[in-house]
Amino acid sequence: MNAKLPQKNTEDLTAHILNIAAIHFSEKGFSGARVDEIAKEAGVNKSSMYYRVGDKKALYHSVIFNMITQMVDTAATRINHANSPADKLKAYIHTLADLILGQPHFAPLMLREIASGGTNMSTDTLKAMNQMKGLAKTILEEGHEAGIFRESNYALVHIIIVSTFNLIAAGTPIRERLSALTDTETCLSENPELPYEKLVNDMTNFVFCALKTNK
Amino acid sequence: MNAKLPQKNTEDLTAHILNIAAIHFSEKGFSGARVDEIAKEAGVNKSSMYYRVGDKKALYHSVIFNMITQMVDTAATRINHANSPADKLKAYIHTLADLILGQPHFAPLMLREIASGGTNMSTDTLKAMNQMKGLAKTILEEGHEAGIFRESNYALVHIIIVSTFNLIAAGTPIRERLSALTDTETCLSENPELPYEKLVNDMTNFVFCALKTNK
Amino acid sequence: MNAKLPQKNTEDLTAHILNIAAIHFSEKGFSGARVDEIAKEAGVNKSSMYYRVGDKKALYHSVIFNMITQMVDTAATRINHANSPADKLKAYIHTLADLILGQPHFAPLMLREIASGGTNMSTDTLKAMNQMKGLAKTILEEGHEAGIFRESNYALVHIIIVSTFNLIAAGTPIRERLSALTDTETCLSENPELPYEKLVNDMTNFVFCALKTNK
Amino acid sequence: MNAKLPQKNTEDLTAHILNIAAIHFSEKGFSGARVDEIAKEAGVNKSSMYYRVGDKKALYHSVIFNMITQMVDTAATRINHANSPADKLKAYIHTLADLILGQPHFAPLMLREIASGGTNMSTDTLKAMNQMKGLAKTILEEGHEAGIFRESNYALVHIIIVSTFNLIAAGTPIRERLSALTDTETCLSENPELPYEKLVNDMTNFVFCALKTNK
DNA sequence: TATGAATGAGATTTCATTCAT
DNA sequence: AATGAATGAAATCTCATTCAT
Repeated sequence: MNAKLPQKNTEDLTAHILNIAAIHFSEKGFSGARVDEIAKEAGVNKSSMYYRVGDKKALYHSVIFNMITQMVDTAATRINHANSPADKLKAYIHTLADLILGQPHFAPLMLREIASGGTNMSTDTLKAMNQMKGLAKTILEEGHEAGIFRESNYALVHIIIVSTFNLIAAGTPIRERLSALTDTETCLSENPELPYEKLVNDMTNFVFCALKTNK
Repeated sequence: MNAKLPQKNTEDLTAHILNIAAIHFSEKGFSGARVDEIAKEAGVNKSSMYYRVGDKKALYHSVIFNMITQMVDTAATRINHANSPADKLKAYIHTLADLILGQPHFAPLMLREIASGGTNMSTDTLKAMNQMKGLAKTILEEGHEAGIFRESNYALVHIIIVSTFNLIAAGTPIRERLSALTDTETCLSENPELPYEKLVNDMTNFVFCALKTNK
Repeated sequence: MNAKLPQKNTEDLTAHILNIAAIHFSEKGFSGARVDEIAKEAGVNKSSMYYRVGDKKALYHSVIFNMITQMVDTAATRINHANSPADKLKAYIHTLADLILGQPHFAPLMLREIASGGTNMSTDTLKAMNQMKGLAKTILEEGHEAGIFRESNYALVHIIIVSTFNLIAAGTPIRERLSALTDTETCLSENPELPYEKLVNDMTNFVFCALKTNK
Repeated sequence: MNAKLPQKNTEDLTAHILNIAAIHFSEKGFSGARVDEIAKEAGVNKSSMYYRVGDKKALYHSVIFNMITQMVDTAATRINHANSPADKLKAYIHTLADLILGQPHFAPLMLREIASGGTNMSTDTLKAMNQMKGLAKTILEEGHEAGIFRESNYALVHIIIVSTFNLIAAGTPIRERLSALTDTETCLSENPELPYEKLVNDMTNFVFCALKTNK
């Protein structure tokens, strides 16, 4: 029943542990997660886990740090491949959608961490998070200078995008419970076959409509 | 040193306990909150608390239920006082802003609850939550029929508004840490004197721009 | 097998726990003692022990504090009942002998605590300890003024008496092992029937000889 | 950052480890000391330490044994260089003072070991310890026969000297804390410049006064 | 010999809940 | 209704020792 554990080299095993830990912290929060269970499911002796990653707090820190830095790195890379401000904004939205909606335990982890005031984020992690906002600022300012976007509160736009994807991602189980309760569709896209693409398109469309200049 | 506790009637004391509990659950989550601490800070004997509100889960349920139903009730009332779809949408946005940004522990509680998949929400609570989305649907559909709003994914618009205000509200401590770290302003509004009004205006503006018809 | 535990009132039970704890700390030191074992032998649930006295450190602090203050109180009372400096010095020596030799776990506790630099002594405890030295000072100075004792380093005299009784008391098991090994007597008194009285007499005699004026 | 470790030959490295271990056992006792820390501070791999000196108990045994035998050897040698019983007693006292007061971790180790009933002393170590008492016996008996010393309980005299120096040595941190608390001098010698010499002189004087014959 | 990694057994502490009055 | 005391079950963490190379 244990997830297959790679024993080849040290880094792989540690990464494996962190992945399992991410799932547990995501599902139950820091206090709700159990060190015992994480170790068991990772197929690792509990003491070995302490040997490798330290105590519960250290485990959590590592999970959060990895998550944020991976996200920022991926986003920056993908945005840099786009040329026009419009394409960059699209890349920005699509990348966030991919990362947040594509990794099921990302959003809960993030929401919980924000809910506790970032208590467990190191300064480094915080700065990395802030780089995402920096990316949004650059894109919107360039677009404004090019006459494509109207002037806007870039921080607000950033939060709108990030928060929406996070709540959609984390909200899946709640929506499922709701749709089981009611006759009317409660889903975000009317076509259950293509929820993801339609959703991202709707979101992109919404943002572009809001930002386009009045000509 | 305890918050003054009203002992006159039973309801007041129970409400007092629930308020204290809300703060603790908001700050530390369900597993992180401590029954001992809640009782102590509420100035109530722990056993008495069990006698009144039941165990930890019951306490949490009550907190969540009260919060959601209060929100829905307030929102419905205020929206019904508006006449045109545009005014109703404004009322919708402003009410959510008031409720979410005005009650400091609302947003963390909500985010945590969503993060854990609504595990602790009763069906009643869920249905109440869903009524908020129903309000949005009605407003947007009426506006569309009246030719004021373009056709839109109402569930998405609802989530955009709710999630944004929640993340802004819960994100305050993180933004404060960030602004202590960096020179450049990281706040959502550039004028620190009027953060709230400007923010809600920007948000309202953003949504209306996104929804207005192309004429 | 458990020591009879008085359940009458709260203070008695706490005192009972502290007595058992004193034995364990005395025999095995702070790190060597086991909270489990103390609770078990005291016939008390481990959690109850935490409820009453706090964690291991708090337990230890209480033990040490009680021990020292009891000793100082008893000694002061008994010395005050004597009149002449000579009688007071005798009372001083006999009281210390009674307390240190009469309570088997006193000396090991004291020696370990001194060995670790008084790390676990509160300022109050330290001051209480110092009062014992103050008693010695007063006695020797009065005796010197009365022409009975020669001038002396009172702090040294104090340490000589205290340390000797402590090492004798704590050294019992070692002497027993030695006497089992060798033919020659290794005991402190040659008459095994009266070890205690002879010992205290010898000690008193030794000190008085050392202090008497050269006439 | 580690203490320089001599890797030239095996004996040096083992001695180095034992020195570090002595400090740790002295400061924290057997149970309080940590094998990990000893190895780390000695700059030696933990497994290597096991290979060289065995487990924690073996480590401790070696430390204690070395310490006792060194003390006895040194004392015996120095006493044998003196001629008259008076000089021998002086040599006895001065040697013990040198050894006990001169090696900061000697006294705590010894006190702890006595406190735990010599549990960790091998028979060899015990016998070595006992030789010290034998030296005292010889000196005092010779002096008595020569009419210089009055008849005395030699074992008591031995313990007085040994215990006093040990408590003075181990008590330094406590006296420092006390002197920081009080205005009045709490030191053993009134002149802080010469604490050691005055102390040993006072002690020697005290013992000689106590032992001298009444003529 | 030397070493990084691993681990079992056990230690301390926590905490929601219940008991007895 | 109210409360101080009690507690079982479990959670986190530690540490001497050994394994594998």
